[in-house]
Amino acid sequence: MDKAPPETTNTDSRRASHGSVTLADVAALARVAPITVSRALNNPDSVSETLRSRIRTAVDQLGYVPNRMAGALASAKTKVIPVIVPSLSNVVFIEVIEGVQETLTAHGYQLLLGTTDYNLEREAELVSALLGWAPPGVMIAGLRHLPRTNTILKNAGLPVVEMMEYGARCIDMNVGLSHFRAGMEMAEHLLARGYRKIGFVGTRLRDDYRARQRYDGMHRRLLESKNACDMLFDYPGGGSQQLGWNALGDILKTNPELDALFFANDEMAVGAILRAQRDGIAIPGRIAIAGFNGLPVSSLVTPALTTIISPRKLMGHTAAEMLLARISGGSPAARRVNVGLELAAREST
Amino acid sequence: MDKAPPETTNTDSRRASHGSVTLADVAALARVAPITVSRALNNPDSVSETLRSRIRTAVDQLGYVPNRMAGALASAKTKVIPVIVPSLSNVVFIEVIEGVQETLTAHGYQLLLGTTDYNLEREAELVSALLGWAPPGVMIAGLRHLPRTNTILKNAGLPVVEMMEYGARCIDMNVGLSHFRAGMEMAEHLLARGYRKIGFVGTRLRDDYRARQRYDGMHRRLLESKNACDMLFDYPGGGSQQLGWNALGDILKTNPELDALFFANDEMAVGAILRAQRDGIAIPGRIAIAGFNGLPVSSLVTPALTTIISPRKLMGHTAAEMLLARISGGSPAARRVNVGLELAAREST
DNA sequence: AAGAAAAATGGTAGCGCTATCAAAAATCAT
DNA sequence: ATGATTTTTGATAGCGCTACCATTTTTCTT
Repeated sequence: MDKAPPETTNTDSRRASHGSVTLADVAALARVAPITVSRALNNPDSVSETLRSRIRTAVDQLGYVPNRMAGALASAKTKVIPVIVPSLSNVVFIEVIEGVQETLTAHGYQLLLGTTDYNLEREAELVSALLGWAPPGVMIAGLRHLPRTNTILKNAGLPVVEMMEYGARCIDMNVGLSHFRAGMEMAEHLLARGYRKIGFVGTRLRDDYRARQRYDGMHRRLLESKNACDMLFDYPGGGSQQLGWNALGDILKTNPELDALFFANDEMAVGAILRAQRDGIAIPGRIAIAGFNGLPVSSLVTPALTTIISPRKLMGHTAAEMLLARISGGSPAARRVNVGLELAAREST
Repeated sequence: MDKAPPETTNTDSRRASHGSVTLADVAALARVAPITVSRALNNPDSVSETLRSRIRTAVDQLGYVPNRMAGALASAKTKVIPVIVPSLSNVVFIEVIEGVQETLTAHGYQLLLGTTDYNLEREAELVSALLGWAPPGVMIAGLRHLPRTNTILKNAGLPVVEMMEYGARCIDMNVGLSHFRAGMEMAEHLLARGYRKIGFVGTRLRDDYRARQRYDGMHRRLLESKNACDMLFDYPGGGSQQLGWNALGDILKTNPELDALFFANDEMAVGAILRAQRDGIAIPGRIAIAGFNGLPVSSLVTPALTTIISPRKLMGHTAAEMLLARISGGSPAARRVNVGLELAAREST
């Protein structure tokens, strides 16, 4: 005989508890202690076959779904990992998230998504709010945050991976590539092909400082070369194909002396190429065009776009793996990973 | 003098509790009862200005971050909403998610992301797992699920919005458009422009049944017209530009009699157009091309792509608003919303 | 076969927060 | 002023689960 505690479980009408089946109900039906059900679910090997199957039956029969909140509260462990990115409009973040998601899912983790819209204040709030879920780790885009954000994350004492860019100083772990270097390499390439007056076209460069770093890299390299110069174009709004399309027209009109344009991303660069096609502007004859990211479309346009290929999905996978390694107590192969980049020299330059 | 309960809070070393500051700590510092801190945080108006500011000071001083899990468990309320989509590789889902995210964030909700990879089994598991977070509602792509999934969701007694497609039977609420109708309209358009032998090009059509519905719609319309016929091409893999690029070449070779191709999405259609451009295939002279979705790029390629514009972000916004309306106890303006579609007849047909 | 070691099960006590009701303080009416 | 009403604050008791330790049962030694 099991002495059912009188006023327990759902008998109490004070709280709605959305009428759900609890672990105690399963336990009662299977005639075992609640803790045994808990074990059967979380650590099946520690329960005898007999009880395990009796419990499984009860679970199925009642349609029991464990309350993660209660479990997490009691064990101080969650399997939900916040992933914070600036925006979803940029394919690049999507692909990184995809990589992260694939790896996390494979290990039974869930992804809690936050977007900052490139706003560091909002980022800080988001980090703080998401820490309220007592996650086992945090994944966040970028190395630049408010001091407050850094403090919060450091104090939380959690594994943290900063993604997208590779740099010397990180909160905990870092996976990315050097955008400065990407800019230098592109400059190198353009110089080698004989271009001397190069425009860099970006959007919201104050917020999108990684694009700005690419410009800085290009600028630095061009400085080393005599008779080369650059020009910076910073448009408002998102870096869309439409924007590249418009920018090409404007820039050719206002700055006809330029012989090459390095766009902050492939979307814009492709937009420019499509515009050139439509208007019969010769590329690279009249002006050369280069992009960044290595989106699939870059090799399909005519002329094929010269770009820098970034291993975005790999970045997501690597970042997630590093985080999981740390969560499970081990230490990742490396605390900082430079995933590198590859310049694809094609027809547009 | 407040009588600090002897062995409470963090003094107990049995559990790690990741050394975090709790509400009780804040209460002690502010010399009020814990419940008052809770109120000051969740319902500031119900606490006097004096205590409120004293509590705020204590919160800041300690860097207190409320444990959402504990709060959710106690109140049986969360502000996290699962959003389940087939994949992140498809821009369409991204834009819907973006819309959802914007609306949810504005109302203080968080987005818990799940992807099914078009696998209904996985979808069922995901739904079940995510319900463990006791969410106030669920957002899910599509109207077709396993019976099991439907049962679980109905029994959960939560507001549920099914997105992407519009149809007669939904679990609870539905926002989308009629894909069958989209197919009919495109067929109508192609017939009007004189095309008679039309190929439909899709990928994984068994899984992507919405694309299949577009084909069905087209097929139905073509049946009504004598001397018109269609042909279905179903490729494996994702519906990328590369795939459209390849498909155009193959199909022109194997089925030279076709005079128009309706691609399952703009990505593929754009890929085909880019291929045609590269190879000097006349569009629509040799073959007409149409797409679906109305991605921005569709109007930038040459020739501009005829497509059907779907209001993706609007869908996300609407869906989220309907859900929130239901969560806050009200009822949405409508239980089912057809967001409609718009055929953009352009140069490629 | 008797005792020791290992495995399986259970009892108890929280995890950190909030719903409920009760008490205290402030405001109002007459 | 005095009682009635409203507002503010607090004590208590869980939400559903798991950590910890204790107990029982099984398996292993020699």
